[in-house]
Amino acid sequence: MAGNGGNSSRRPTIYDLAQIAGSSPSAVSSILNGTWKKRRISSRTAEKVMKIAAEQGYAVNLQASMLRRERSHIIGMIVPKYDNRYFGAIAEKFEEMARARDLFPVVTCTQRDPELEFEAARELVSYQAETLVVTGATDPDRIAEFCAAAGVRTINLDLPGSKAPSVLSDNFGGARDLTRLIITRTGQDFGAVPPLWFIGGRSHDHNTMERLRGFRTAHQEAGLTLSEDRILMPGYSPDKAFAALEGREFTQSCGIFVNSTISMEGVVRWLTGNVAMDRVRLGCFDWDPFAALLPQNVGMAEQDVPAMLTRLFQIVSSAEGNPSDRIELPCILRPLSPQGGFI
Amino acid sequence: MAGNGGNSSRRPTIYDLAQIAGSSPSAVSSILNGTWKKRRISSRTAEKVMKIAAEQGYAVNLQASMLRRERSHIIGMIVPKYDNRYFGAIAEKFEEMARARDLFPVVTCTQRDPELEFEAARELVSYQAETLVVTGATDPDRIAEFCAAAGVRTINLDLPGSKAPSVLSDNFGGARDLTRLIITRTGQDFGAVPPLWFIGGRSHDHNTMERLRGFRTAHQEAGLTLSEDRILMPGYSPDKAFAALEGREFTQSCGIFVNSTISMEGVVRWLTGNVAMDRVRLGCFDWDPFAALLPQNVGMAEQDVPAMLTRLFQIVSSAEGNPSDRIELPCILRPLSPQGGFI
DNA sequence: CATGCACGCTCAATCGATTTAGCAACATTG
DNA sequence: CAATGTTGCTAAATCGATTGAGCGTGCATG
Repeated sequence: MAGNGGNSSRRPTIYDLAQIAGSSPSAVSSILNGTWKKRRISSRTAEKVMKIAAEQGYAVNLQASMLRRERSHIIGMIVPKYDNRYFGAIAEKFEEMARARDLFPVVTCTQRDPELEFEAARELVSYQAETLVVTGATDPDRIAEFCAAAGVRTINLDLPGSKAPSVLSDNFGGARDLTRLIITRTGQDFGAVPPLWFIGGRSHDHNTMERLRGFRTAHQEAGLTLSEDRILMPGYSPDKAFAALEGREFTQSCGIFVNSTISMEGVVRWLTGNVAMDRVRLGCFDWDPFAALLPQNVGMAEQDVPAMLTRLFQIVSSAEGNPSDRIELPCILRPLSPQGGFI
Repeated sequence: MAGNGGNSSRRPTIYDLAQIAGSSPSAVSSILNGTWKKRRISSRTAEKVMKIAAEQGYAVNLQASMLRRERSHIIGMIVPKYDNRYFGAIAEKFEEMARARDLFPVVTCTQRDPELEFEAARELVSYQAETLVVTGATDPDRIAEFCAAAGVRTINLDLPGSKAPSVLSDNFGGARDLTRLIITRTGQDFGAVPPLWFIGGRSHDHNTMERLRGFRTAHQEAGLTLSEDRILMPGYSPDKAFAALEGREFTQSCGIFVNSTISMEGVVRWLTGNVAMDRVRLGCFDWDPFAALLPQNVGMAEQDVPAMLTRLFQIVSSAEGNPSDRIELPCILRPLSPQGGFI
């Protein structure tokens, strides 16, 4: 196996390799970074050095390399949580697309904590990230301002900001379509359609507001008055959604608009064993393959992660992108069959 | 707002700050990295410099800092996928615990691709990661060998290797307990208990083998003969599980051991609308809150992520850890009620 | 008044890779 | 044979932060 041939235990540098090869550090450097042909190094030397590098288990010191090159190729992303399929898909697709573009993705999870979001952004800037993608941040503008001062581009994803271009879903349209579906299906299954419940999210959160707007619009279209006390926005966590519902009497059949799969967890925990269980129809913003199988679930609005990231990387590559740009991409509505299957 | 006061658009360095403050780069450096008291810099100077740094939007260049310090504080992790709650929880908890220890976590997702796993490891080594956590890798030993040659510690997580300490679940015990549960519940609900099905995973994968061993043991204990043609190990993806099941006749009531929530997706897709739907009981290795609500699901074996990571960071901190160490932590068996609720 | 020492700093080397400028040896051309 | 070009390399500066060594001033002590 590879190993440093009996000498020190430190990682070999180009100076070590140069000494072994009887050549110069600059030659070794160019051989190992692929510029050796341009620098007219003979292939005989190149092969010798590459063989020695492999033997010694050489790996370039990117700290030194980047310091000198003044180009890091790092693209950072902050993500709130990995506890749902949406952000998981975003992180995974982001890494894949970044790599395909010869960028080094560094994703970090900030637990929906504004301070941690900012600290993580600062860390990525110190890391010389060239671009920072700010996903679902509480205060994207604060980060954008800091990054702008440091000369780092930022792009907002999922939640918009005013100081950097934003790529997000058409939350209004998605919620409107989903609400229409819940209304239709509640009507089909129960005859009457009482105003729906809206559960999850935060009242000052842009996406929640947009979804609520879609929710209202669909009610208006259907000629339904919605009752404000059925709008519960206690935050996103399962516990908060559960707590918001607990103790409430669901005497009638009803429909529920669940704002995020995370809140959905709390809603279904509440539903479980509840007497009202089969008098409920619900729809959920965001997609989860298992949540799709719940018999009460009439549909889910899936955010189009590949489209969002394609658009995001267009901005990254084009080196333009105006702070006022707000790109909204349609959601994919997934109606579900009453048997818990897909339609 | 912060911004470079009209001068160049490049990020300010300690040299720029020193010039503005009328002091030296070394003073600025020590002021900004907190060693200034030790170096007897007056607080008057310190305050002045810190004010200027804030005004200029200064952020340290970690590339330069790390190069000089020869300490990166980076702890890397490679993770196969973010498409399930288990790896999501691992990544999230890992980042949280690393930060709490003043380490800089860099997590990267390798899509279950052996080449990408190795390339990502190489990249993290070049990044001067001090420790690399190799999660669920196809060939952890290859990575461990490479890292050992480069002087980087590795620790295997979830899947064991022989060249670095490993922290994983007691897959045998967890699968045995889960199988027992499926057998019991299948018996209760259907009277007879035909040999169970085992679906998902790869036959050469350590964890699949261990889980199969637990599956066999529980059969033996119960005096059941298991039929080898009911053991399907087509890989982990939903599509593969689905394809393995498609076209099979499930004429009898039966129980299914599903090896991972990812395979579970394929299994439930197959189940959906299948005539055999209510003659099936299943249990799943790994936890998912929505999968727990499927009425056919009698229980899930949740891997104890906090315990695994606590143990992992003990190894990280203790600076010891033998390549032959294999730490197996018990799973948490979560029996589920027939109504789809938790027991 | 010389000595010692605390204070508040600065100098310069250093980390490892990159890159511009340039040198020596040899070949080719007029 | 001189001028020119080509080949194959090396020297040295550089990126930005860190840090051991050291310098000058002021004050106190013997």
